Amino acid sequence: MPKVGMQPVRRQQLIDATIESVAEFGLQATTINRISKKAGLSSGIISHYFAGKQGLIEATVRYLLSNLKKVLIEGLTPTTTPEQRLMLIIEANFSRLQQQSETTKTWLSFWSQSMHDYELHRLQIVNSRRLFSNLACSFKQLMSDDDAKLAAQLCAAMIDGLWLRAVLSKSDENEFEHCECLAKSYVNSLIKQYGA
Amino acid sequence: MPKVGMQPVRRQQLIDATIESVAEFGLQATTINRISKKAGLSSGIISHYFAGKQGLIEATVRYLLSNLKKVLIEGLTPTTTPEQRLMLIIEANFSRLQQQSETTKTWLSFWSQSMHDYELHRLQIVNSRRLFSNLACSFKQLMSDDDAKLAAQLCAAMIDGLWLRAVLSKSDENEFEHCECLAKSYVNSLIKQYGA
Amino acid sequence: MPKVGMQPVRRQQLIDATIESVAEFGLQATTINRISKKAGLSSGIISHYFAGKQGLIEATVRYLLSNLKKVLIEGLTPTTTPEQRLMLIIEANFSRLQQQSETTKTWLSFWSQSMHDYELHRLQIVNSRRLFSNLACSFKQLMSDDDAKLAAQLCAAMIDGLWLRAVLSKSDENEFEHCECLAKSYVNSLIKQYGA
Amino acid sequence: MPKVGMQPVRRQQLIDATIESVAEFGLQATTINRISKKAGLSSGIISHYFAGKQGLIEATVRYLLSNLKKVLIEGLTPTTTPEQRLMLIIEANFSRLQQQSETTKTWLSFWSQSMHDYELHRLQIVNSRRLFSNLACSFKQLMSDDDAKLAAQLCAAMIDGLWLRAVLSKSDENEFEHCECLAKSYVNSLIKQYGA
DNA sequence: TATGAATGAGCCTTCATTCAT
DNA sequence: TATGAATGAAGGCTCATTCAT
Repeated sequence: MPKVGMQPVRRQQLIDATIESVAEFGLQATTINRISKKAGLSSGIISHYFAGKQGLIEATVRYLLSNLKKVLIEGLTPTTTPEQRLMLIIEANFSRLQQQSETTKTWLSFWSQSMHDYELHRLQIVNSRRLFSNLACSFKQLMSDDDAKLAAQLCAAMIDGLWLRAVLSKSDENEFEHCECLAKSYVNSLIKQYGA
Repeated sequence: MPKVGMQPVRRQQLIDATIESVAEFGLQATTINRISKKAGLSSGIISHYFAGKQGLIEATVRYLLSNLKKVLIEGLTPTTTPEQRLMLIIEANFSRLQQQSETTKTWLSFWSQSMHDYELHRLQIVNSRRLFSNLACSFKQLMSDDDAKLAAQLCAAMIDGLWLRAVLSKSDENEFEHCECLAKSYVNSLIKQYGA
Repeated sequence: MPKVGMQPVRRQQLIDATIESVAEFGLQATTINRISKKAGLSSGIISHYFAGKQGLIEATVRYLLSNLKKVLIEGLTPTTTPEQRLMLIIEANFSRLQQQSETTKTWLSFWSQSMHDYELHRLQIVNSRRLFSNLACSFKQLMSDDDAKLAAQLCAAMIDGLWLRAVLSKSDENEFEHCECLAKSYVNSLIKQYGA
Repeated sequence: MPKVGMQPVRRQQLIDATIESVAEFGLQATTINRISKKAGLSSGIISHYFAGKQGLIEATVRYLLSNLKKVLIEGLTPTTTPEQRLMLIIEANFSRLQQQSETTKTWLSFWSQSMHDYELHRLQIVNSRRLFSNLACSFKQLMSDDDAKLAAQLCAAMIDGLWLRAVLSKSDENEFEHCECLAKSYVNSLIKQYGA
């Protein structure tokens, strides 16, 4: 049913279908046929809107990144303390699951592929740097700059590590909640250790 | 020229070529043609020795796992203290790079694929449990059982997280050494925090 | 904004765009998207005015043929001698380049395709016969009927051959002028040879 | 039925099938499926032996060119006079039909495509130059160098023109024989005109 | 009159697997 | 034991056509 102004709708349909497919089958087994079938559209439409599979993959990663950013920003209020902000960052990174349970698996697929794909690698670096700078920014209000940088590094690693284990263990939501808890208490121990 | 007793030689040739190819091109772009060319053998030989590509992939993961175990065991002496053992575990996990610089990238490819591949997932769980139990075993000699379990969990996550960041940043060896250092000091802080 | 009387304008826009595209990319790589983009119109318009790509191709060939005829007719005056008329025919066949430098390449594409396309073949035959009859008509005023037929046949072949070599050599305009010159002197030698 | 040393056999099978298909359907409609079906082989074999469709097309043109050369060389004897050699050249160019009746149509398809394909254009230039130099070489033994060059140019054009008309008219063998005759008598008239 | 969203068949290519030698 | 010729399914992409607006 050809209509005007369908572009944003179709793009989102296809991005959602891509996330689902990558979560279900992996990036390798995600074909444009599977994606278009999931989206209830024809295969040709992907090239029409994204100039090929690669374009759709990249758009999907960008969407996930922007989503992560949005979750974080929406949580901020004028009265957020540095401690609250740190907790918010952790929640944003772990709550990806709650919003859309497929998303988590999808991230790892993209990260893995980023080692052999220039554009994905660039996006992954952006994500990595943003997490670090968000953490460091908050820690700096609680400790010296050098300590804050170290704490941010360790905290980022701990978040990734816990998140990775949660993903790979294919565990239920409880495991994610447990990991989120561990991450939060690690932040507190960092503040206690280095905090003035 | 048919020879006898070539089996172990050929198998190792092919496993080495697989590690190289996955590191260079990723799991997705690793074809049996590339592997066999790298190994200087024909493509047919893979089915001959591993009953297909999947068998070779699994054998490669098993080889990497056994290698990790071996590095750990070789480092142990009758007089190794729990602290030394913990440092050894960390070194084993980070020194994968030094042994064979391609190996690191390869791990992530396999982990990512393990979400959609039963056998790889099983192997990944084995690896994950072994790291946890190795860590917990050592921590238990330094603190209460419950604390040791928690410390092992946190430590395993920190190792994975630091290692993941080092891999994804495509950085040089220095980054790996730096991460190894951070992991070691984290172990020490855990011992200080929970240690009797 | 629907307008009336746009039909001839749009048709010519599309035919011009087709000539350009076939010259630039070849008939094989000429898609309706390329044509419509060159014409600054939508792709749907082609089916609207020509009932499909094939219709546009045929209309383009007919346009080129009619153009060739027009050039010839326009050159004729009541006092044109047979010799002048022969020169005019040659000029018409070679001057296609001057009018529109893309046209030449386009002809060969269509001729080649005419071997596998009934309608194009029909049009090509018409063109071929017309050249022959134009030449024969003029030669007959200068020699016996039989000699005139032979001269027309040879002359037509010479024109095509020279023109083909000029096209395929991708040469500049000088080559075309040189070939036109050779063709004219061949006509003169035919008149000298067979002329009463 | 896998065997060793099949390469030359398979390559020729595929080249023959390509000639047939291009003659029957045109270059545009010649797909690797059609070719492989004609050859009684699978579609994958084309990439195996020619690294893709383009490689097969180019190999086919090279084969046709080398064939043309061979026909010419085989006709030469130590006692061949310049006049005989000129006749031989014409026969070689027109007898392509007799050897393999599809070949003629195929040539025009390739020539047409050569305007938009670097490698095909290169091969076409080689062919064109060879015909000219063969003709010029023979004419030089019968007239001055400058006249010989001009004669060769005119003769080459006449051969192409007559051949083109024969092809495009889709005529039977008689037409080809008639054209061959006209070409030969044109050579004689050139010799008479310029010959010492 | 004119658009461009949407389709889906068909293209070339890749690749794991098989198997005669 | 080892080869590599051969297969054919499946992949991504192109493109003429259709049609609601």
